[in-house]
Amino acid sequence: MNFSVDQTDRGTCARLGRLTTVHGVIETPAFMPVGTLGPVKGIDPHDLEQLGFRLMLNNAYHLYLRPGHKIISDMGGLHRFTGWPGAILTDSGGFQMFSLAKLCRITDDGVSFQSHIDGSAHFITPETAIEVQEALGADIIMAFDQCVALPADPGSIRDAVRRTSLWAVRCQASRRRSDQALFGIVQGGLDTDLRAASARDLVKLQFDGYAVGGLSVGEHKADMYRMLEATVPELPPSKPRYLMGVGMPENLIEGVARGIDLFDCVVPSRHGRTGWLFTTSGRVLIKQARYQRDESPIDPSCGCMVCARYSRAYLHHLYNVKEMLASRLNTIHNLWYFAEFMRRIRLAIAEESFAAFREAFYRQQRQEQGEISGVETERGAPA
RNA sequence: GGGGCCGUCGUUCAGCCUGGUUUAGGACGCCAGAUUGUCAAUCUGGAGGUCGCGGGUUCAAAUCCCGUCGGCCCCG
Repeated sequence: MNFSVDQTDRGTCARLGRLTTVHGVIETPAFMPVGTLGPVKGIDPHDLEQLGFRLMLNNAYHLYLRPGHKIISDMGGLHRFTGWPGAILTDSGGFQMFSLAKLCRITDDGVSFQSHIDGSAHFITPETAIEVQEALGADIIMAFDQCVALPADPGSIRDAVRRTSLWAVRCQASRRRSDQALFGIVQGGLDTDLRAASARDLVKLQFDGYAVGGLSVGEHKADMYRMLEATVPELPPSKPRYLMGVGMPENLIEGVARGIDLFDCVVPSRHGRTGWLFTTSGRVLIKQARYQRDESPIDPSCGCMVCARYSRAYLHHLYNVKEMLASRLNTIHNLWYFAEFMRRIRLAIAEESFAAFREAFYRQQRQEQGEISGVETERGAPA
């Protein structure tokens, strides 16, 4: 993997970059769709390519449990196994240990836990996390980190940072493959000093890229942004920066403004499956009865194949009868929205109009809120 | 003419036999909320019915009895 920064915004830390892998070139800032178990739920690799994505995320924890990394390795690795020709990043499983696994016990040596599927006992160390990810064969793999649930007391955050640094050393030391990039993960809760310290620890280890972890776990967005401001300046400008698990469009803009190059989030796919559709003029909850006879597309200004072909009325019907096509079409639309959103961010940076793009986004958002409160006023007003 | 079945939130059903643990419950629909390195095509909450109508029995009736209206079926 190779990364280059082509242009930097004047007013903010936003930057335009290029991530080159053997499975394609990714223009950054970029958004990665999440395919936990292989596919992005509801769609196939061909759809993903058509939508313009060149990099997606798979999850090592889930694939380790099912079907098992050895099977995937024997089947030629993730790319061949899943039929996805683009680049892949695997998450190490640190987050899943903390969010999913039962009876999780963490020591400096590693994590012992019970599978969320069958209760079977497992023990994962930084070394095995790397071994699993090398077997899976993604283009980019992630260090094994400890993610702490927030709010947390200072002691446990400090401990998680210490352990994450310790494990980062072991991850680097246990690598066998040189054709994969390895990213370190910054922790530190909502403590700016710990964030900076965590970042400095990792930078010494010269990772191929750096991720900001432990965020988007329920904290206020202002805290998230504050943590980015404390972290990013500590990271080398020449390496890609990845904000894990984020997020909503607003989070993407603010992340980019603070120097983030990569994002991943389940929001476009999961929300698609549950009927929340993103549009340039706010969200459309397609299950609402108001769309029963709505002949217009989800978003008249959208260029996706769903908006070109289907009405809100039809999508409302598909959703309500639980037709599986509903998930597919809604996911395709939402992913298009995110892909387009990132294209516009990149274009804005290239044209040195990122600040204007950001302002326009918030103006639009205020307008939506104004419309909503306007309706409420109308309803509440005496006749 | 004779006999039988059924009428319960928008829809569809349960409860009725053995009256009180029912402020009448479920499912679907409706409305709202949640969802950020995906156990999730998911989860949570809310509104909505004086149980066709009238009378009777009883301390107490969706529930038992009589009448009546509406729908359906069978036999002549």
